[in-house]
Amino acid sequence: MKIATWNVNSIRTRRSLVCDWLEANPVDLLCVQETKVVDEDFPREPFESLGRHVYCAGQKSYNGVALFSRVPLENVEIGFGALLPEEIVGDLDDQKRAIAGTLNGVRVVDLYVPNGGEYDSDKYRYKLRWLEVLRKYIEVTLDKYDRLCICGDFNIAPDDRDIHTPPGNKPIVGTTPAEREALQEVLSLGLRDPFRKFTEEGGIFSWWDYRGGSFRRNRGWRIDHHYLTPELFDRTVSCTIDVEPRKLPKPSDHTPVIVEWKD
DNA sequence: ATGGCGTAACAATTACGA
Repeated sequence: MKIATWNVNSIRTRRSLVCDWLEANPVDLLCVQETKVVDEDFPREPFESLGRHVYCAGQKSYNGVALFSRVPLENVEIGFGALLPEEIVGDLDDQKRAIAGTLNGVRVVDLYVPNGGEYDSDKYRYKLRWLEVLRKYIEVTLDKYDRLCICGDFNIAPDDRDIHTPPGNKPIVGTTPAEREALQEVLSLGLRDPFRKFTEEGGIFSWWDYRGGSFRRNRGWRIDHHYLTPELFDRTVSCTIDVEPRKLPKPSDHTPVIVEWKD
């Protein structure tokens, strides 16, 4: 089983790039984020022509997540409200940041964690609240499913190896202790990072700013992750970042990350 | 301290990204 995650930064702009990648990299499931399109306008056809089943949850201009699967997914659910009561979810499902489905007995959750804006801003507090509700959502998910893979754009560098220049005294959103602890709270439910099963190296990234020649200089962040329950983690044979799409014309600022485990 | 670059909505400029 191969599952990829990729923040495409507009599925309409990146449609050919993503189709070409999917043809060359026939993963079982591709989870994308930042589709930036309402469901009625989602470009389903090019992906269906490649034999993919398309599931999407989008909104106008911002956010949006989608799944491209080789086999039909079971029990596709959108947002936290599918599992959590309204008094916990509040308005968090207004932004389309979570979609889940089951294939081959594995529950997969595709996430676009909020960016967080400036430190201590409303957006930063929204991110922390979202992560707190994510923990509850994953807790309930684990009650229902033994095998779980969550993946997506987490907008958090888990530790200082995962950012080109480690933060100094000034808080950098994506690296603050509160964000990292909130992520660890989710993972402490029983999830592990397969990327770190294969390398302890730093300086390996999945996102580079469009500005300032960041990609050329490898000034990036590793913010796109998979997290697996122990049995899947133990069966994992690789977790790789494919930098090639980032080199092509009109790229996304993120590049795909692929995990593979033995069936 | 600010902007760099790119996308969407909208029609020149603004919101957003991490």
